[in-house]
Amino acid sequence: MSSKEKILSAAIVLFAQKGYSGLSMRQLALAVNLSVAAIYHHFPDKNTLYLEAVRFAFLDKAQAFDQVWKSDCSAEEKLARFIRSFINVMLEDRDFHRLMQREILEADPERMQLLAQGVFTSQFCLLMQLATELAPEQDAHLLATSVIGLAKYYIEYQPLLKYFPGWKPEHEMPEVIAAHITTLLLNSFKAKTA
Amino acid sequence: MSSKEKILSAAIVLFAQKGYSGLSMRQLALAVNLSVAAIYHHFPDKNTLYLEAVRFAFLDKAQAFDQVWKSDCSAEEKLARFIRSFINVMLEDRDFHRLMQREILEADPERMQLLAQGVFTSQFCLLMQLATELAPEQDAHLLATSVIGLAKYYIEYQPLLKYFPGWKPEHEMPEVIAAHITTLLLNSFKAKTA
DNA sequence: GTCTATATGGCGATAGAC
DNA sequence: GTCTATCGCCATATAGAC
Repeated sequence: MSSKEKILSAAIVLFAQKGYSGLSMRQLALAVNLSVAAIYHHFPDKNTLYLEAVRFAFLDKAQAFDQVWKSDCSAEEKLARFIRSFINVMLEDRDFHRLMQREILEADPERMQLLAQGVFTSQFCLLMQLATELAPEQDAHLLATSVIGLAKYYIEYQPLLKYFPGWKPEHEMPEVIAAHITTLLLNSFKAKTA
Repeated sequence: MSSKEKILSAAIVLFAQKGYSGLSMRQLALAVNLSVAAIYHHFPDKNTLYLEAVRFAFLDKAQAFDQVWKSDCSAEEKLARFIRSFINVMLEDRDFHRLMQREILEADPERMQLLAQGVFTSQFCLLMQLATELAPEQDAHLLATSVIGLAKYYIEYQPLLKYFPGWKPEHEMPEVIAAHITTLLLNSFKAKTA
């Protein structure tokens, strides 16, 4: 693993934890056992380093869903599998999830466009296609957004949800969350097409 | 309006925009036309100022929903009204919404507990009660979470969603979002109880 | 309560040796 | 490619006059 890759990997974790202005080049240098000057040999400035780290983190996240779309099963089953995969990916890689949250919070238009078009568009299209199959008379964009929104909220708000009344440990289990969301959506489609 | 209140109000907006470490005391002082030393007369340090600002922002947000719960109408209608109110509050007060996102991202256990118990618990309980009425055989906590998750995602991810294919301007209209979510949920309940 | 002035230290970034 | 040393600036926070 090259120094540049080591720096990027550490930067992803630390930027995710502390945010852009919360992480100093000195802290990053300490984490990768290099001097600050060595980092500046690989990256022209802190902002460029941050952008490269984000790009690096988002690059091959889409691949995790390929097997879902390629599988030969019913639309209902595909939805169930997509939701399971989505929750698993987000729960397994918390650093990625936090970095994404930070990017959304920043909401820089140029970076949003890059993120959408470069990384997630193909996944979103496939999900819209699936939504159209399951509920043809509804707005596919709204529906695809709902699927992701349902799944994401459980992950994003886990730290808060556990302090609400009625919380149970199983509410943090991926299978339980996925099953609940899938049932909710499929029930809704059933009623609509009936 | 006292100086202290002026500082807190400005701090909410600026912390929401730039984050804790992204906002300097100098910038805040400039924004409220005071010296840095004057701010330190009212607050012992930056961290305390931040915590007080967050508390100040969250204080009376719950009141916006009182009329929803007090209204004398069907459970279905109550759900529709809650979703409308929720989306409206979040869209109207973007600073509040961003500050909340930042707090969740931070995910400090102690502050999560304070946030949950001190501010949102009563709302969450009322929503769980409503969920139980609408779908008695389902987990109320999971269902209440789903309602908020659906609504929140549309707001939080608006900056990203507009760059996905299939997006239409109406997807940013509160009534359209609320109608879509309400229909989705009520359809799901219908199927379940059938 | 508010100011000016200042202490102290960490910040991003660079120079130049090896 | 990595280091030590350093520049200039801005950060949080404080002292003391008004």
